[in-house]
Amino acid sequence: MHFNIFRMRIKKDIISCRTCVYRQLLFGDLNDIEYGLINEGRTEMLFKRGETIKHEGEAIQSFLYLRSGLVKLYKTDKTGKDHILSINKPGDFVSLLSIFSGNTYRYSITAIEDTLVCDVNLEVLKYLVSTNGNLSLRLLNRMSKTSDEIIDNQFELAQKQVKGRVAHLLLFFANQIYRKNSFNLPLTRREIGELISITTENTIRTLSEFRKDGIIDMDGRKLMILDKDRLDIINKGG
Amino acid sequence: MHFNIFRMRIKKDIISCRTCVYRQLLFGDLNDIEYGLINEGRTEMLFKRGETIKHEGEAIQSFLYLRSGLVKLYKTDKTGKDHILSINKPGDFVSLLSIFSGNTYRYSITAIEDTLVCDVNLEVLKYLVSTNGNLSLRLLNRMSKTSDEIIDNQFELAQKQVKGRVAHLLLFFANQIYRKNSFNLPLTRREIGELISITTENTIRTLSEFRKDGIIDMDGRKLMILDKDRLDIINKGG
DNA sequence: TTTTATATATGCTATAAATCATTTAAATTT
DNA sequence: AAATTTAAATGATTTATAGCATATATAAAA
Repeated sequence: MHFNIFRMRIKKDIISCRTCVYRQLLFGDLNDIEYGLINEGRTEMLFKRGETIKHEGEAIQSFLYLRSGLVKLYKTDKTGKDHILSINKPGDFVSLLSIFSGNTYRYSITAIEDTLVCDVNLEVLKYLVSTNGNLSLRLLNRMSKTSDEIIDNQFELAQKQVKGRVAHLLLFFANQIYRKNSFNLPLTRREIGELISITTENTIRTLSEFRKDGIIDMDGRKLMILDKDRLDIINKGG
Repeated sequence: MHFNIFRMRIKKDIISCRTCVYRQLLFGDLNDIEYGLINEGRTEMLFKRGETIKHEGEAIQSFLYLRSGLVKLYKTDKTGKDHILSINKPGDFVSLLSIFSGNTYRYSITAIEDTLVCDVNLEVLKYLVSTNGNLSLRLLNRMSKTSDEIIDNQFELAQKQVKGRVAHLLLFFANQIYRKNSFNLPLTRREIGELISITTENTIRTLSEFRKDGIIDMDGRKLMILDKDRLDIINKGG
């Protein structure tokens, strides 16, 4: 559970949608009027690592997308334990799975690295969807892929046991997120466990074992993959 | 794994979209031209229990919705084991999670009861989405809810152990699917395991235990819930 | 700086659930 | 109707992993 204090800083209109690198990726081709609508009332918010951007159950008033940083989407169960659904990276539409089905968030969103979020009026998006067919298809595609990723991940994890899951997690960060073999783990050992459904102890134990076996090297959060081939084999269940 | 022979019978235009009970539910208000497009080239297909409607990886050429019956959506892993993602019932848009993200099915679909499926041209749907804003919002809403259901279900299961999962499954059929306490289980013990991620043996053992404890009564596939309160408690982890 | 809390690290133990083995029953197929 | 396959049922055994205990290190707060 996270009871972080909001210390976001609002940076209004530092970059217009017109010059945003994610513009095309997110919305495709929009006309000037449409961009104007998006830009209007738009805010940019900076969150420090550990700060919660949205709490599960909170009313949805805007749609969010990540400009930089990294966040986790997670749900908290009755016993207070968090279950991480996915890690979202720049360009991701972090509220996409919630905004069209209800009026509250179905998961919490917390920054796991310093994160810059764009916050745009939701009614504007809904208006644009209802008048722009290409945007609709684009969003249906994005939502479908977002959902696929979560489902596929669950499917993958269900077939692996502890070592395979940890290997999978390390390869995910190396290949999907950082695109290099050396990086700072953005998650604590506990959070890794919450993401791959194992205990904190087993996460720690397995990482230690990987180090002893010369597969990785670690120094606190700093992690380096030394033998990616073996990690691949372990990931595939070897 | 399922290698069933296709023995579907095609019943063309027995019911028009105009009189279909799911029309409004699925598409909202469409005009005559739009209904005409949907009806054109539409086929209805009947599948017997056990027959596979679509195989994972198969090209998507149409969109499907369930008129009657029950199906399972599932993925097969490298070892040949099936993992059931969800059970779909009449009114469900069984291909929704696949049609907007790629051109092949991301899961297989098999009838677990005799099932009537409507098969409609996909290009027509995409055309309607791109020209009808209400329909777009409606589909975004449906897709979001479909995805939520699968994700929430995984979240629920992750917190339960064997007995809780079996209880959860029985309550799902009683409350969500059949809306009565006595029904024929549409899944084998093995399939139940594939849906709630436990072994066949544990499914059988747990059902036997529930019977011994007077919580349920069974005769093969026929199942009757005798003590729903206890089942609720077990489901909640008691 | 000192205190407090949180994260990392390992060993030991308990246990839930998978695996293996075997039997009976019910469907399919020939 | 006989043969074969698949499903259901239980007992015994193994194993992976959770749970518990405790120590150290690191980070946050007083």
